[in-house]
Amino acid sequence: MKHDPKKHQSDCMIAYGVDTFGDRWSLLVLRDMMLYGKCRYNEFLASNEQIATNVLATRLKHLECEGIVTKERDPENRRSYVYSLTEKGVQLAPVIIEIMRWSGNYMTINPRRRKLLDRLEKDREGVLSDIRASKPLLAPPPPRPRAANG
Amino acid sequence: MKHDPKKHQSDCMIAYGVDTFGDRWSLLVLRDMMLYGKCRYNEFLASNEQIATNVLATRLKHLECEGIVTKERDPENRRSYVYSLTEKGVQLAPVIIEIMRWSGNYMTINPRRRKLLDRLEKDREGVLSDIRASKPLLAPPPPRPRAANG
DNA sequence: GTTATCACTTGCTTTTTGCAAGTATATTTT
DNA sequence: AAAATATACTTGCAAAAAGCAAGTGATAAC
Repeated sequence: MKHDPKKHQSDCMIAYGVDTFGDRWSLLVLRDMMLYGKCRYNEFLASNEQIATNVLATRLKHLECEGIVTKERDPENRRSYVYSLTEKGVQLAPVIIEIMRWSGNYMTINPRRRKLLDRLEKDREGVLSDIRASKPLLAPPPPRPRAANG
Repeated sequence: MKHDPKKHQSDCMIAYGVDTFGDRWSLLVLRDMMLYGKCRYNEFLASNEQIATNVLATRLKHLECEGIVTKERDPENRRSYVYSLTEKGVQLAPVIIEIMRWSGNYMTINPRRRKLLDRLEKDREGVLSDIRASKPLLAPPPPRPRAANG
C-alpha cells in the first residue's frame, strides 16, 4: 500500500507529523504497540479507550500507508495478522516518551507507571531498545468493565 | 475558566496527553506559539492550515481550560487579547521538538527549517529557553494565496 | 458619528466518528 | 465433512465534529 503524495504539501514539520500520526486514535495505537507490545487488530480493539472497529481499520491503513507500521500474516495462525513498527515508526518513540513525561508531571500516576517514568529518566536508551525489540514496557491494563448483557 | 474533572479518568499518560492537546488544531496552535511566537486570535487564524474560526475558538477555550494557555487583555489595544503559554504549556516544548526532529528525518525541509533542526541538536537548552521567553524560533511563513475575489 | 478592527458567535452544510450488524476466510470442534 | 468459532475486517445508519459564510459586540480610528 502506497501513500498519497498530495498530502503533506506544507513544508511545516509539525503539520507533517500531525497529518501522519497526530490524531487521538493513531497515537493510542502507537502507545499500544510501544508500551504494551500489542500487534493484533483485536488487541487494539480491546483497549480501554474503545476505538470503533471501522475507525481502527482506517487508522491502521493510514499508518501503513505512511510507512509507520507493516502488516503481515501471522505464520502461526493464518487467520490473524501481525502489525509491526517500521524503523520510521520506531523513531516515533521519543514523541510518545515526551508525552508520557509531560503527563507524568500533571496527572496522578499509579506505581507501575511511576516506575516506568523513573526508568525513562535513568535508562532512556534501554527503553528505546525495548521498544525497538517490541518488548512491552508495561503489562496492558485490564479491560474496563463493559455494559452487562442479560 | 476551570477544567472538567470527568475528563481524564484513564490513568494512561498517553490518553491524558491526547485528551489535553492531542488533536490536529491544538498541536498547530502550540506550534504557532512556540515556533512563531504568535499570541493573537487573528494570527492563529492566518496560519496556512486554515483553521475555521469557530474551531479555533473552541480549541483556545479548551487549552485554557486545561491550563496550557492563558488569555489576557492586551494593555496596548484593548480590543485584542494575548494568549500565552503557562508553565504547563511551556513544558510541552519537548513534545513539539520531538515531532519536528522526527519529521525532519522523513520529509524534505527548506534551509531555514534545516537550520532550526541543526540548532535543536546543538543548543536544545537555548531553544527551550527561547520558547519559554516567547521568542520566535522561525519567522512565520507567508500566508498561502487565498481564492481571489473580484 | 461613521467606519474599521478584533475576537468571537450563530446557523447551516459537509465530513468524520461511533455504533450495530454483517461478511470473508481460516481454524477448531464434533 | 459439517458446523461452530475465531479473526479481521466492511457496511449502513445515526450522532458528533469540522468547515463555511455571515453576523454580533466591543473597542478604536478617522
